[in-house]
Amino acid sequence: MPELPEVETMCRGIRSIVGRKIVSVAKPRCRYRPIHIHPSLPTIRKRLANQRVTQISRLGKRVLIHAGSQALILQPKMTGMVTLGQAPDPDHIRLRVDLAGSSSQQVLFWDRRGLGTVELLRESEIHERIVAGRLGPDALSISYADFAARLSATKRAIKVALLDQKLVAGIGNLYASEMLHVARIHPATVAAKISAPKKRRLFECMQDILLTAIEYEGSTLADGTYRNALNDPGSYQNQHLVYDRAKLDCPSCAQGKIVRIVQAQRSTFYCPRCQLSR
DNA sequence: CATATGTCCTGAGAGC
DNA sequence: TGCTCTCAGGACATAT
Repeated sequence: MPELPEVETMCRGIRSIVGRKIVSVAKPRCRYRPIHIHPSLPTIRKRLANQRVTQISRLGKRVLIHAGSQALILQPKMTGMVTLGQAPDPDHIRLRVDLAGSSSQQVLFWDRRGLGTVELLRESEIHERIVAGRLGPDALSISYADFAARLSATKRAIKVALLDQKLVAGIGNLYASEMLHVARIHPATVAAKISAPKKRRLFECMQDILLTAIEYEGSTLADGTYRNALNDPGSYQNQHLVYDRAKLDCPSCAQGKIVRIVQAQRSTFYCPRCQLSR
């Protein structure tokens, strides 16, 4: 499940296309239900043809390919990934961006489950259509004061709050469990009731874990879905302390067993011994 | 307004 | 072995 570290890795992996000219955009025919693409592919093709890629950026868990005062916005959601011509299989390639040049290259949007989306927006539309009312500050650039204030303003369980992209953008189910474990906060703690020192600890763990996960090029889970731009797996999964480790010994205290609970229909993993209820 | 729930999708793995 | 069923969860639409 691509979260901030995985999406950041995708961005870094395709950043070498900056300066290249887009020749065409195509949707390979496949037997699966088409993913959501807006506007229509012919329109996207028309608007991007012969435009030069000026920048690659990340907005929360989206990859943005900027070209000609527009951005092609790829949202991987559950099983999507953005690569340089590589894919686990040819069957789930949902979009192909062909680039000009001596070493012609392609950016592929591969998505097994097809929950991902593709959108082409003018730069002036991005804020209104993507950010406003939906995306909070990025988890890697939010200030501690803002982070603390936002946690204080919600009565939800901290684990559920961390998944809310308008509270802070970029955290998903996996890293939420990991950062709460390292910060030694019980996932069911009401966000507003977390003490200031613990909030500070969580803030630091959030940055630390996300940055470290980026260094490891993200987490590739058992289904092997997420890969970097060259189709190689990440390696942060080897650093997971609690995620998907139910019933195993806690690596932090070596005494408790990791427990799986469900919060807001999502799995949460934690160590009851390390992460005491308040 | 804040928060909760249903929905989309495919394939891995469980269970029989 | 082969079938059916459940589950995984990001983010939006809709409901409370």
